[in-house]
Amino acid sequence: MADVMTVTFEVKDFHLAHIFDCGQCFRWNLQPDGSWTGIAGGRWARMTEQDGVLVITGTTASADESEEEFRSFWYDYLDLGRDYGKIKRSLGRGDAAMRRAIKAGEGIRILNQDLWETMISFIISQNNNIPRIKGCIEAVCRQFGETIEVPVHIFDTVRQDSPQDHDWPGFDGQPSPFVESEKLYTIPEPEVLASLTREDLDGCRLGYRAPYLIETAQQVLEMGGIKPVENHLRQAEDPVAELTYFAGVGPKVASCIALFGVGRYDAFPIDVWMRRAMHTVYNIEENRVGEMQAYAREHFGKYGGFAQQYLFYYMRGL
DNA sequence: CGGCAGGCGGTTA
DNA sequence: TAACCGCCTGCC
Repeated sequence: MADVMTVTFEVKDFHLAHIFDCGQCFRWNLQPDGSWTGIAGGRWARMTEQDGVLVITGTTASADESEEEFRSFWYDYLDLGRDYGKIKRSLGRGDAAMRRAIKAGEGIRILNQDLWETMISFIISQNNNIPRIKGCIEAVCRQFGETIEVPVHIFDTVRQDSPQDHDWPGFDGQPSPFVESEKLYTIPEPEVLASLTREDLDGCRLGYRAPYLIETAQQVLEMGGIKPVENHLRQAEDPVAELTYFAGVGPKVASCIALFGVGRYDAFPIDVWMRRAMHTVYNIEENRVGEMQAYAREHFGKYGGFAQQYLFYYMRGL
């Protein structure tokens, strides 16, 4: 069983709700006590932030993981080494609307997520809504992922802060795993998904996305696994174009994967929300996606992904 | 009931 | 290359 560790960070330009509720990730949930819980990199964690101090309590990825490795993982995942003040000043210069968007989502950070997780997450996300995306992903993990054994006492902090009969947020109608169980589930490896049939995934309610998931897993294996794919994408000139090779991955999903899973911060995913935002804010016709991409390239450049996050969060609040 | 939700793949003009 | 359609599912 994994160890439990607690680390703290001093943070600025950082707000957990903006980070976990801006559509970039699907496995983090707000708990009634105000903390956020979720899983990343095979580690379960609970986060709280107050007055610029972030506290993370979580399980280690393995029994022999050092505190330094544990700390380093979350530092990287939360992108704590980046100066977001600089990005905001750059994006906001000469753009009053962008400054309003930045104010709305001032604490956003772009998470450095696992490539494979972003691939299957955003394939599932197509033509879908966030609660159902979350439910689908949890169902896939529960059925086909690895189990993480979490010491039960880790849950007590949250329990004692809140009424027992509270309506805990769960996945897909299921009770929240951290009050019901000490078992949590990781994203299944490509090898596992590649061997499934569409029928195997019936219980996950993926609909027509199920075969996409299986075929993409098979394509990853054909390329030698996720590591070679990642190495290739990280040095690719146009990773978005390369990603559309995979089943169920079009321009929008590919942009999300490039941005959140490959660290391509110039990627500018355009979905229906972004089309509305670009119309409302920059008066570009909603069906002119190419024009929007060009605008983003010209005006946001290497910070396109950050601009997209601020605009998206801003638009959802309107 | 139709419409829609953070699209994609395939066909058509 | 742009426009259109069908698609699983769940919710309004």
